[in-house]
Amino acid sequence: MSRELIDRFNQHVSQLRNLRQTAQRDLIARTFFENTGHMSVEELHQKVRQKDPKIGFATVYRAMRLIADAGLAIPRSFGDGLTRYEAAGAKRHHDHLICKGCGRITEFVNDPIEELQTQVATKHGYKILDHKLELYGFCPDCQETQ
Amino acid sequence: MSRELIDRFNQHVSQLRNLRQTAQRDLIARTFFENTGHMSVEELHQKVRQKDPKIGFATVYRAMRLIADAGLAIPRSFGDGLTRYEAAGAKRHHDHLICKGCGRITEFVNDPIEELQTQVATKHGYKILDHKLELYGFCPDCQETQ
DNA sequence: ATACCTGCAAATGTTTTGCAATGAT
DNA sequence: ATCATTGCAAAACATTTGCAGGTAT
Repeated sequence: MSRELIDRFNQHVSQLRNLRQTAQRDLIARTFFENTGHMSVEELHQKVRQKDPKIGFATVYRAMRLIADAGLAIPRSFGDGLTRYEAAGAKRHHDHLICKGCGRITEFVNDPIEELQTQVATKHGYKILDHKLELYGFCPDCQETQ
Repeated sequence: MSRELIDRFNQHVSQLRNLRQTAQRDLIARTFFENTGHMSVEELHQKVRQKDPKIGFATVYRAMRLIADAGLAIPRSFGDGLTRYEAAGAKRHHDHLICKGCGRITEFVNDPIEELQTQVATKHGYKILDHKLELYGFCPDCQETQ
């Protein structure tokens, strides 16, 4: 599964004449897709550095923008000031439950909600490109300690 | 309507022994509640400066945090890097349609969606505190020019 | 040789904080 | 007098950009 996305990224890069496939980009993409999503750039940078300590964060930022431009990752910002990227493309659309206690992020899919969203947009004459639904609260584990 | 929120804010401030009501806070709260929501701190700062040019942005940031702590404003971040505040309290919960063309923000309320969200959270064992639903697309006006 | 990439450092943009001066109680 | 508040500047924070050196074509 992660292999497919890495291949798609490499394919995307090689199709553009002014882009090159490099060891750094490959490593970053590989690390990103091999880990389950919602990684901040800093987290990804640290993971990447375990394999190649010389890679700077600017390179990670640039690579993630490339991957996002290729449509293979989606930038998201949950409450904290960080941008987190989420793998896209293979997985279908989903929304998020975010725990305010431990920060755990759970994904869910709910078709009736999607359907109602489309209805709302149509009613207001909007043409929807994208949407974002986030539920904030306490997960089962954190409810005990609260 | 905005009067009620200003009063509630003043009441909140006066109840805490270590907080004082000041002309700056009053002006900032007044300006914020008198304008329709979704203002960034910088926008608010500019509006406030029209009435009192000496007010610095740190004061506006601090005042908005106070107002938010009082539960009378909610910080939101739509795609751009800015935090926007939205008046809360008097108005009931609502969600947002955001135009990617002109940036216009339309509010809407949809009870069935709220209901489904609660169901999803319950199914995952989460206790929901808050949620955020944003639909991004083109508003009627911007569809013509696209 | 050309042109893209990298890594570093510096710049950017937003938000926070330290501090001396001010103002209220 | 005390103590919160202000405004300014500096700091902190995530992210972007400029640039010299390196590397692939």
